Amino acid sequence: MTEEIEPLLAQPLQIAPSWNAYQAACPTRLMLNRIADKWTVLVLGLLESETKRFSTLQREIGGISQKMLTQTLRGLERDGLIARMVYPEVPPRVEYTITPLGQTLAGLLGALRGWSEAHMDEVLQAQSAYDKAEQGALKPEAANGVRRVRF
Amino acid sequence: MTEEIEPLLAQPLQIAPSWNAYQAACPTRLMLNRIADKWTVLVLGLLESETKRFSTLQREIGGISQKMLTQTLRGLERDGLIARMVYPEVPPRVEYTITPLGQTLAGLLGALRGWSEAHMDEVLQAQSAYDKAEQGALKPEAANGVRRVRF
DNA sequence: CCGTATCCAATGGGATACTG
DNA sequence: CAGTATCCCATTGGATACGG
Repeated sequence: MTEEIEPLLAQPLQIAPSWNAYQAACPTRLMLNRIADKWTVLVLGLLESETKRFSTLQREIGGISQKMLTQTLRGLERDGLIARMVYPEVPPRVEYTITPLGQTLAGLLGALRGWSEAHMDEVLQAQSAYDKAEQGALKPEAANGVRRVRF
Repeated sequence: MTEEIEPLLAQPLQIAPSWNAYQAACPTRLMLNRIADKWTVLVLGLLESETKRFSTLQREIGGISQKMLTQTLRGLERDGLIARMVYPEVPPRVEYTITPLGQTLAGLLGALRGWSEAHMDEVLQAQSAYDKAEQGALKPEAANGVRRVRF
């Protein structure tokens, strides 16, 4: 748990080594680091419409392990984006609900989903074009001037 | 010399095994997996306002390695979100520009930045509240009820 | 049913050295 | 200046087994 951080105490308030203040203080970076894992956005999206229990989430997502679902839910709960309710029954029942704060974020992520669906074909097309150009680059023919300028 | 081929960016959207069709076909998942790394969003944000060259980006970001900046720029270029221009000068000059497609995405990410800045304090507050409750759970004092039952 | 604990493979990403 | 090529470690996340 408590590692050796003694040597760091001698230093004058450096947040992260070799990082400037801009990044460390940037809330966007912090939030992105929280959202940008494999399952968080998906779970939040599923809870946006209605309250669900653990097993339901696991079934609807499909392919997530118990460990990761628990971990993801804990993270969202810690950030105040969802709420966890335990009903002392037998067998136990646990429900997860999105909070008002979580709703506002889910709305934004919905917009991102809309963008993805609207522009996915363009991205895929750009990818195949890029890969095709890479293939051609292996054959040094007209490698002059400004290469691969594409809009 | 290169024993193992580097399939890094050259792969055409591979689908992970043991995933159901819902996830694999979901464009949002695909885009999130592309955006959700350590530097992509930051780089796109810096290029939103103006064209910049490699060294400028590295300096302004601060803390990113050459390898990761190159990798990030390649990924964005492959997706058609930025364009790369090489000017055959001595010393060589390379500039990166955001594309119209990239602009639309950058706008959304700007909204996400706005959310982060607006709600960061709420999230931090929720976190400390959660952590505080965790501490209390170590001392089992009745605390029975519907909420937060830790074992 | 809802977790927690442990092990382990895959990936991400930094440091460094070298090239055109 | 703008990369490429290696090495290597820290983190992520899946599989499995166990517990309230």
